[in-house]
This record gives sequence, structure tokens and C-alpha cells, in this order.
Amino acid sequence: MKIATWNVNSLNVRLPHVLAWLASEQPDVLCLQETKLEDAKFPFDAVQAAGYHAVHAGQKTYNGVAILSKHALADVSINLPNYPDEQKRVIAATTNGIRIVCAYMPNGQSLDSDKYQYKLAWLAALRDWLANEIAQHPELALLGDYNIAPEDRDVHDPAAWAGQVLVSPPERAAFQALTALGLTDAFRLFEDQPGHYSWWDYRMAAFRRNLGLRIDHILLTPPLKTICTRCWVDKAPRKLERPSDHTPVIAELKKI
DNA sequence: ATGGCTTATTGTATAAGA
Repeated sequence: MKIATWNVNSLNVRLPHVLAWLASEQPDVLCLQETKLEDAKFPFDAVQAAGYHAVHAGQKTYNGVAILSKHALADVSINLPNYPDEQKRVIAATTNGIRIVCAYMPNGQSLDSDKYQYKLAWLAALRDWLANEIAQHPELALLGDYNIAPEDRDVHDPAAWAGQVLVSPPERAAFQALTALGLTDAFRLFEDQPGHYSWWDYRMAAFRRNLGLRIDHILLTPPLKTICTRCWVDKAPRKLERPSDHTPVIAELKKI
């Protein structure tokens, strides 16, 4: 079973990339972030024609999350019940016996921004809600754009980024609070070296120079960690015309 | 060198992303 996450930065623009990637990679589950679409405009027909069920929680212009699955999607829940929010950043569902949580975590903008306080409060609410969710669904995966590079080895130039948003100690502490729930960063089960990223700035030829950050993650509860056989970043979509600034992260689970 | 791209918006410049 392959599960994946991809911040597409507008599904309207990126739908051809997504459909091509589904066809070539055949993931069982694909979590999308930043669809930037109202639910009425989500391309359910194209996704269904590609062989996928889909659930979406979106809004105009900003945010928006979706789960695509080859398997039926049940018990869908949207947003954090303990954090009332206009912004559509979380969708969860059960598929093929696994609880999938798809999240687009706040960016934070800068440490002196109100959005940074929102980010930290949102992450605390996510943690609290996940503690319950994991208790109810021991086989759970949290996939998405975390907007946090957990460690310096996830940053192309740690000195230049030190103390900035996406790497600041309070954000990294919030990431650690998630792993303290028993969740494991699937990518780091198999790779301990720096230089592996999931996002590159559109500017400064950052992708060609591999000036990136690893901010898209797949976290697994213990039962899924034990059956995880591989986790990798697929850089191929970042090389296409008009790419998203993020690329997919995929985990393979030895299940069914 | 705080710039540099990309997306969306009842647009023609601004906001936001990361």
C-alpha cells in the first residue's frame, strides 16, 4: 500500500500533473494540500475517472485539503473540532483499514506576525485532537505540509535559516510534541543524511541548486511504522513545466 | 544584494506563500 502527500499550490493549475502522477505512480492514497478551490469546483469527475474516491474540504483562494484513495473513504471529518477555524486545513478519513489525516499546517509568515501565534495555537490544538484520534484509530498516518523543517539536516543552509519561521525552536517543539504522541517520521526511518527536501523556492533557481527544505512529512503510529518498508521524495513533478513548489512524499506500507 | 517566482483577485497592484 502506497500513501502519499503533495502540496499542489492550486489544483486548478496542477490537475494535469496530479492525474499524470496518479497514473504513473498508482498510489493507494494521495493527500493534497492548497487546492485553493471551493468544494463545488473540485474535479470529482476527473479523479473518479482516474480510479479514485475523493473527499475535499476547500475554500476560495486559500488552503483546501483533499484525500484521494483507490479504496472507499469512511468516517470523514473536517478541521479540528477543538479549534474553530474558517480556514480549511484538515480532512481525515478511514480507508483500507487505515486512518488518514491530511493537514495543511499554517505557514506562520514570520516570528513577529499574528500568523505565527495562530500557527503555534493551531499546532497545539492538532496535538490535542490527535491524541484522541490515535486512541480511536491505532493505525493512523498524519500526512501533509507541516511547514516545519524538524531538524537542521532538513534545511539546505541551517545558518542562514537559523531562528526563521519554519525552523524556529517553538515550531520544532510543536513537531516534537507530535512525535511524543508515538508518531514516527517515516522518511527518517530510511535516510539520515541531509540534502533531501520536499520544497524549493520558485526564485533563485533554488530547485536546480537544491536549495530546499524538508517540510512535507508522513508520520506513522507504531503499528504502521513496523510495516513501513520505504519512504521517499519524488522530485520528478518538480521538473515539469509550471510545477508546484512542493513535490510528493510517498511511504510504502506492507499491507494487503 | 531582504531581491529573486507563482497564484489568485470582481486585478491592472496587492497579498500570500515558505
